[in-house]
Amino acid sequence: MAGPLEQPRPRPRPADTGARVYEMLREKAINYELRPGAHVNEAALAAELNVSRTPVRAALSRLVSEGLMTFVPNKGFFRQPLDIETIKSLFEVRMALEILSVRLFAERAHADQVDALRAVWRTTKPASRHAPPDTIVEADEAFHLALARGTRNQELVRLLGEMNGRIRFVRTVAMETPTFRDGAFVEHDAIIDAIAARDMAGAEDLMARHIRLTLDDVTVLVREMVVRIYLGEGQGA
Amino acid sequence: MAGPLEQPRPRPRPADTGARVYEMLREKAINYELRPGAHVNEAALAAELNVSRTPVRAALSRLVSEGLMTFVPNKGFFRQPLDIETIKSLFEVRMALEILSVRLFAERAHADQVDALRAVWRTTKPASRHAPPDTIVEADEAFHLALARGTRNQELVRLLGEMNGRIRFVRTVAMETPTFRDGAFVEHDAIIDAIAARDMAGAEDLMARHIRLTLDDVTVLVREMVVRIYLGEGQGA
DNA sequence: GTATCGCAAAGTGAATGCACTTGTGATCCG
DNA sequence: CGGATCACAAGTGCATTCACTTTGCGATAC
Repeated sequence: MAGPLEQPRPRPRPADTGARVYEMLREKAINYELRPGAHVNEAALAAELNVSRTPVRAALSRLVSEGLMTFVPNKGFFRQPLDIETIKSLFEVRMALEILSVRLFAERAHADQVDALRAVWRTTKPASRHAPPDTIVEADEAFHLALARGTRNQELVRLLGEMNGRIRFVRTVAMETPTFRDGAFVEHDAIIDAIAARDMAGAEDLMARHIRLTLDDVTVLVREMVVRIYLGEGQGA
Repeated sequence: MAGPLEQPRPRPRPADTGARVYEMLREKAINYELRPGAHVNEAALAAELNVSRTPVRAALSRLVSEGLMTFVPNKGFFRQPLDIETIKSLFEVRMALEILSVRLFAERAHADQVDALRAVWRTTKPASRHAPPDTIVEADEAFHLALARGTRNQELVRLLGEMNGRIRFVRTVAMETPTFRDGAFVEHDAIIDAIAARDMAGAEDLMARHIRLTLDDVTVLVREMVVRIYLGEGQGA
């Protein structure tokens, strides 16, 4: 008989759906699992994540505000296209903010906070210079965020956090080449030393060079990114 | 017969609901019609705007990403509290970005673009120094945004645009006092002149002073804001 | 053979419905 | 009389539903 064999099923208590969906989509966007310029199908994503379109739309909206996605009325959401000028713009803005970051940190942090910063870098930096790029980027981001947190300027932390997501791929590609990798290892220490010496101008200058290094190579790096994105993730060419 | 006197009513074609709701809520947030720290009732807002909760939630989410609202799971949305440290943080970040803005503009803009900038300021600036503060703030924002657009750095435009919303009230209050009002009239011209002369350092310095003027008085200005917000908008005390 | 119209499928936009969570006040017990 | 417990109301969280828009394709007319 066609009785209610399937009970109404009280729903297995997702508990957090919204946040989880956001995290997953953010990951997909950051590592370009959603390809630049590509239209995202809300229903398909919802099915894949086993939720309805509602939280998916909410998450995508947030990602639009963070610059990871774009939105066109009656068309839907698209992964933000990969554009060299945009990446350059991001690095220019980031450079200004990171310079502000070192200056405020050097002005405001107590000696023990400088030690704490040094500790962050010492403990998160990979043991070997041959560690996988992901690990190095993670440590790199952690250092810059710790610095920002030390300024006690929440907006700075927030904006730099957002930018990290948008340029993570660039940094990852950069960290594959020895120049950048070795540079990061040395430069962070130099910046910390300048801060400890309360050498504001020196610290700012070091930070500017540190970031300009990547900015100057954005064109090359983005080209390499395109290859990675469209040739599959882990494959060596 | 109890015929369908009330037809299903095919719904009068709102056409744009989403964008409209977002604009209205942004206004309400910016001018503190939604009071700092206050919880917003989604259903009540939806009823007031004659829409369902869905677009209201979407708009509120966007405003969270822009820093105008906060969100607490299972509690809902709140207007971002009015906090002096936060406003100071915003001004610090904004100063760094505006300085970047003048430098890039001075580096990149052609002579006719400098003329265009001067034209923007000349045409939007109020005829009288006794114009209502709203008008002056509008012209002020237009000048700074025109400057940012001239850098051809879209991220800069985007971030400064967001910040304008979050600090508009501070500027409005500031523009009530002659010091700030007269300052803005003079300083913009000075900045344009420095840019025209390709005097990067001078332009940056002028911009820094221009913004520091407000930053230095944030504490007083925010106290005055609180009075305005809780004492009703247009009422003179 | 080509252009245009129209229809149907796909997909977005918003409304509604319902479950769950949180806060609050009344009741009951100590 | 004070404090813990429970029941109810208010409000959020997400799923579902339906309307509308866009788009691709095929038929028809020229």
